[in-house]
Amino acid sequence: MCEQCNYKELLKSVHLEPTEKRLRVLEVIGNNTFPLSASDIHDTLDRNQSINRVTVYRILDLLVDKKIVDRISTGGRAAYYGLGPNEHHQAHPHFYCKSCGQMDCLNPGAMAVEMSNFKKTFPGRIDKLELRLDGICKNCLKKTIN
Amino acid sequence: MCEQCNYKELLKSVHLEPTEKRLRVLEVIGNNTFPLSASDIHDTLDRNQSINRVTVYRILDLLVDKKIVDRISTGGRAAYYGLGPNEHHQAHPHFYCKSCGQMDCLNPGAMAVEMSNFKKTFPGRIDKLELRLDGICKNCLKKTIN
DNA sequence: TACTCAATGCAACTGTATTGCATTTATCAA
DNA sequence: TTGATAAATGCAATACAGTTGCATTGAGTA
Repeated sequence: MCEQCNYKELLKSVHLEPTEKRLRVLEVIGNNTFPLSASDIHDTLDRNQSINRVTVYRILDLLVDKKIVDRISTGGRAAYYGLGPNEHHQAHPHFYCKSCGQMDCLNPGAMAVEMSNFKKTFPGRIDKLELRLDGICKNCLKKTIN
Repeated sequence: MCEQCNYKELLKSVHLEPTEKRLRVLEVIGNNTFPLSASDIHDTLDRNQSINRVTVYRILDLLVDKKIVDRISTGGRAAYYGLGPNEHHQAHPHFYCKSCGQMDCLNPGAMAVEMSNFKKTFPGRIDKLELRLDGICKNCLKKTIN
């Protein structure tokens, strides 16, 4: 997703020690072109070298908190995780296939969201905009799994 | 939220028998100006007349499936439920306050989402667009709960 | 060395939702 | 009206995603 990103620097930039496990979690997320679930991430890491489930959740919370990583809702219970917007890539909408459970990133220009004017008059504080399209991806459509 | 809606007719229009419990669930949802969580709905109903938690979930699934009711994600685990778009009101974005957990409906015109052109070229099938703003509502800002 | 603190692991727990199966209620033909 | 059938509902158990409390480890340092 972001080959230009130096994960070590990324962690340092938000005042997080670039510990081995944090780096490994961030690498798994960053080396994918689409967001992953927490258990995807845990499974990937655990296959190579043991890491606790709770540690994965704690690191994810930390990274989301520091806005290095974005938590994307599926509309269901599990959240997906992808690299957050940074100098190398913009915020973008997501497509979630209800059939195969794949979460995909869409082109940031795929849809225009008029926010700036709205933000000015909104009485509360807006921290995040989450935009997700739900449907059936082209592979699942082919298989007519519906 | 939709005083003009006749819930009995709404159920019939999607070929669902307007049973007493379905009507009661739909009334609780429809009589609110903002989406409610499943347990909010269950609590409200249970206060008056006993209804099982599982029944509430099953009715909600049914109503969401038939597109009478919209399931709105909080970004967390619990979903919120509001009347779906119909002849009396349009689809609209939501604002979720991370501090007090209140989910609010925003004006449909509050933000423009350019979908029509995008839909034409998208290789999969788009069923739903979910747009949610996360932040702190003006009441919580006042209390500086942050 | 002894102390401190952050990172991690493990077990138990929580909240939200789902499943399986039994029971009740509604519908309808005989 | 009765009996058969199907739909709706309830209850207990379970699943899943995530969280909490507390013990352990390991690095830095007084």
